[in-house]
Amino acid sequence: MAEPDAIDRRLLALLQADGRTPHAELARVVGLAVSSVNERVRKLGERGVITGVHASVSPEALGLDLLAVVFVGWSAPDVEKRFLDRVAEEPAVLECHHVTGAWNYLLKVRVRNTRMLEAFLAAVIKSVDGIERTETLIVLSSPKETATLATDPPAWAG
Amino acid sequence: MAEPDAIDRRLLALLQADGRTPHAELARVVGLAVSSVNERVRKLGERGVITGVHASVSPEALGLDLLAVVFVGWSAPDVEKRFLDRVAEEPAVLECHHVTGAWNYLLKVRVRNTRMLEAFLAAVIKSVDGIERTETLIVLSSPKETATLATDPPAWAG
DNA sequence: AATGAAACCAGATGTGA
DNA sequence: TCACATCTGGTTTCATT
Repeated sequence: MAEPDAIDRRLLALLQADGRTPHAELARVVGLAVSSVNERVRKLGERGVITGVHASVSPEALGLDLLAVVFVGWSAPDVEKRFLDRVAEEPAVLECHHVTGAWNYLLKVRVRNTRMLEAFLAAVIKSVDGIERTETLIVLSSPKETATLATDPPAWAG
Repeated sequence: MAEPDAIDRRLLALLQADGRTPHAELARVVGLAVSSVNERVRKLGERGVITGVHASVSPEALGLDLLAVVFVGWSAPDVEKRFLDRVAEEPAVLECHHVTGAWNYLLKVRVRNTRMLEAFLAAVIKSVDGIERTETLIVLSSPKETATLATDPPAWAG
């Protein structure tokens, strides 16, 4: 799969910023005809470069005021599958990353409050047999939280 | 700001899954007229419940194959502003969270490879005067990575 | 708040160049 | 890739309830 060219990258930047930008506007910015933009955007979708278009929702508007990072650890190798199956189906878990270091996995969890976080740890994490230890960090504030990827290499890149 | 009612929450779930779902389809699912759906969606945007619609891009398609979690720590209180100003403008930093525990901040960083991660730590993090220590975790895999919020409380919620 | 109809506008498609 | 025309279908508005 060839990497997107310069024009594709600009289209991706624009569509990451606003997924409903009209093709006419895209065409104006990148300096192509609307039909060309249409074909490029279609191909970016077909090739899986654009994986979807999603509405972003304010967590606070849904009462989800608490963000937490939960590290999870175990020793027995058979724990992993049960753990992953459980977190996959759990909407409160936004992210689950297998990480290097002292812990097995890192979870990003969004809930209403500390009471619900306590319930989450008891009902979801501790309910998985074999989990031996967890460590929970509370997020006090998030100065930056985006999924927008850099479409061009930074100045400091080798 | 009143929390969204049951119909709004279903609209939010649908639009989080696919931000371009036609209003006719939304209307069919929730059992309202298209014009009613249109007004609800418009108000959800006006009230800031829906903060935007964004295309999701595959990191691998852009060659961003390495995800890392970087903890950052310092002692002097004047470091924070410089640090936040620097990471705010840095596209490689997807998330920046103020966290409880032994560290000041947690960063989620996406780069091409370990060489670029090394450059990031040198050019971005260490370039901020006063930063005393960092710890970097490499993400080996991400079984789950979504921004889709739960629109209904889980069964285990108190 | 919800509705149906009408008006408007954007996306998709096909042609020839 | 483009310009153009066209078709289709979604979005938005409005008068009404």
